[in-house]
Amino acid sequence: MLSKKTKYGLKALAYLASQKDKQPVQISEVAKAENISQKFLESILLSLRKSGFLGSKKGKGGGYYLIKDPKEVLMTDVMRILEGPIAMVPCVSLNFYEKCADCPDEATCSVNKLMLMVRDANLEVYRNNTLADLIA
Amino acid sequence: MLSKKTKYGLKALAYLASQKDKQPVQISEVAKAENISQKFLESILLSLRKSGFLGSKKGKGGGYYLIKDPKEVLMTDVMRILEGPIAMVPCVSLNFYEKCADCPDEATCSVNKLMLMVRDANLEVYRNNTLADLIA
DNA sequence: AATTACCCTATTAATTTAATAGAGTAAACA
DNA sequence: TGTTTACTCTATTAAATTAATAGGGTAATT
Repeated sequence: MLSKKTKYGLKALAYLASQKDKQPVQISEVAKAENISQKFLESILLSLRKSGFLGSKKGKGGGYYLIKDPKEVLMTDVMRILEGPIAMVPCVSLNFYEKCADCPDEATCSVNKLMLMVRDANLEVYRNNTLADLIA
Repeated sequence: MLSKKTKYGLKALAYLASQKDKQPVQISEVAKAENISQKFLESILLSLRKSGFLGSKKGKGGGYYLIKDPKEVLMTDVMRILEGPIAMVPCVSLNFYEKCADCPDEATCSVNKLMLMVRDANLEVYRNNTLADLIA
């Protein structure tokens, strides 16, 4: 299941990407437009800023804005920041690899191979989509 | 993230599928072989039986066994029973469709389209894999 | 009749997710 | 310079889900 955090984050990014100019948009405006708890959204936008997707401006006329061109923002990167690993088990994760505690051997694990295929299928989608595709 | 329930369920199914004969296998044997809490596994196998994947036999020499040929068991069906919806948001689910509470309009939802592609990519994998492929 | 092993309900512990509250700080503008 | 605006940060809590445990019940086989 997609977490609310990810869902809200994607919607907020799409909202910012759909702005004509690059002027900062207030959190409150995004929250209202996309039906998101403002406080929750604050923390999400903050993490997107810390990850390099967004810039922010304080004071009057401040808000958040996209740093890159939406076409340059790969969904793989966005999803990894918002949702975490793309893989469904840590033992097939590229960026968050961990050995499964309950698994004696990955090579003979029946789940491993299937989840590897699932991961690749998902990566294929995320790699071929950018933020610009969300608002098309 | 794949739930433990699904992971254990897949491992158990694979274990049963890898049996030479169709003789029932005791829960305790599966639990031991696959490092699974026996009680937890009981409930998982029970739901797999109720869904028509497994048969069971009581009394001495009893246990669980596969009903169908592993080649005939599609991963789409298994995953839906164990993990639930394949889609990451209810609004793009084929078998568990629900309108998203926070979404005014699916047609203009920026998340909807992406998740539709993700769902199709996952379905493609699950449709092209059977239980027999897990143990290959 | 006794044993084996599945079957079922209930409870609890742990984890994660989602939301809320409130104070603090930096920047802009008059 | 002072005030407003709006982002920043920490902490807390509520809700939901997942995972595990306990214990007794029941059906079938030998």
